[in-house]
Amino acid sequence: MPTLTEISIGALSRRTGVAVSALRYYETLGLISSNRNRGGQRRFLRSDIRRVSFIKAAQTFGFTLPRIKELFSILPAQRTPTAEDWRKISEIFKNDQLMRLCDALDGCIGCGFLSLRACQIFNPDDIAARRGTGARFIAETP
Amino acid sequence: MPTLTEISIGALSRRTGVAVSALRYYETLGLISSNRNRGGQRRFLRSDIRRVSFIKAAQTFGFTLPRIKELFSILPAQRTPTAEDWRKISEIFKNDQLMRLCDALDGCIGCGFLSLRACQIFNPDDIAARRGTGARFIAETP
DNA sequence: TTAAAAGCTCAACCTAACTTTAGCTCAAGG
DNA sequence: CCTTGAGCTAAAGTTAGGTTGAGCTTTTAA
Repeated sequence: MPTLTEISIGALSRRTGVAVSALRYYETLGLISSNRNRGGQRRFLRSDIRRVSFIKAAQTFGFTLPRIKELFSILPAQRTPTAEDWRKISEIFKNDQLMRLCDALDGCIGCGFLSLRACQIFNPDDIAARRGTGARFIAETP
Repeated sequence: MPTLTEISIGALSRRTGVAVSALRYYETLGLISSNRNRGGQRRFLRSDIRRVSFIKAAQTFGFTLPRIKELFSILPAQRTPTAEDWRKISEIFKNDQLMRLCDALDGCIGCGFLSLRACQIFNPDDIAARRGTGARFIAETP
């Protein structure tokens, strides 16, 4: 029986909802990696479930796979990432997202399809006033 | 001298920052349309500048061209769209965006890269409490 | 022990959203 | 008039992010 921390590609697929073919593709891009058992089959770590989930989530926000790979480069190479590791990477992720939103809104000025009030999000003077007052998502940044 | 409201494809490209080839491609998809002058060259209306700007902006939020075409179908066919026309289409656009965000957050549960506090955005009970209290973007919806 | 399910590689194919190329025509300035 | 830049069409090429298929091996469960 193999170590409990190793899972097959099919198991990783079931746990993440990502197709086996896509997982193999991610491996060729270097987004995930595996060891091989004596029969040549891939064996992943359980921590790869979270890693793949992160990839999926980041994609729904429009990040490219190469960019996601860059984000991963700040994760520790040889040990399982901690909550703190994921927090750091999320911080970068949110900043990127904010930049993208900012660019989009720039493009919108004069186009009239979004209220310019949204730009108050980027008014630093407003930030102190909003501290701790309720739910925020993309607007929330240091 | 042609009517002042007609512009060439090159002018539309300069005014929007969208490549000439992309504009022709949009036309084949039915996202924009033009008349031809006696020499067979495209002549666009000035209102197409706003239309193309909308396409660009919507794309940065991850909308596909067919979906953008659908959004456009509620614009009037024969007259230049009014501010009210654009407001209606923006409303649909924002609702779509909210749905996408919601799906993304669903996918994130247990993945640990975004705080679950963000989900309060979708807690209807919270909405009254936040009315008129400051800047919101995606969180802002009826 | 044996059949089916799962895995393997490599190459080809797919869609969206464009760009590029080839071979011409049209329009504007000197 | 003539040149040069802008425009035209149709078809092929490009990139990202995969999927599919062929042909073969390994694992697993009865």
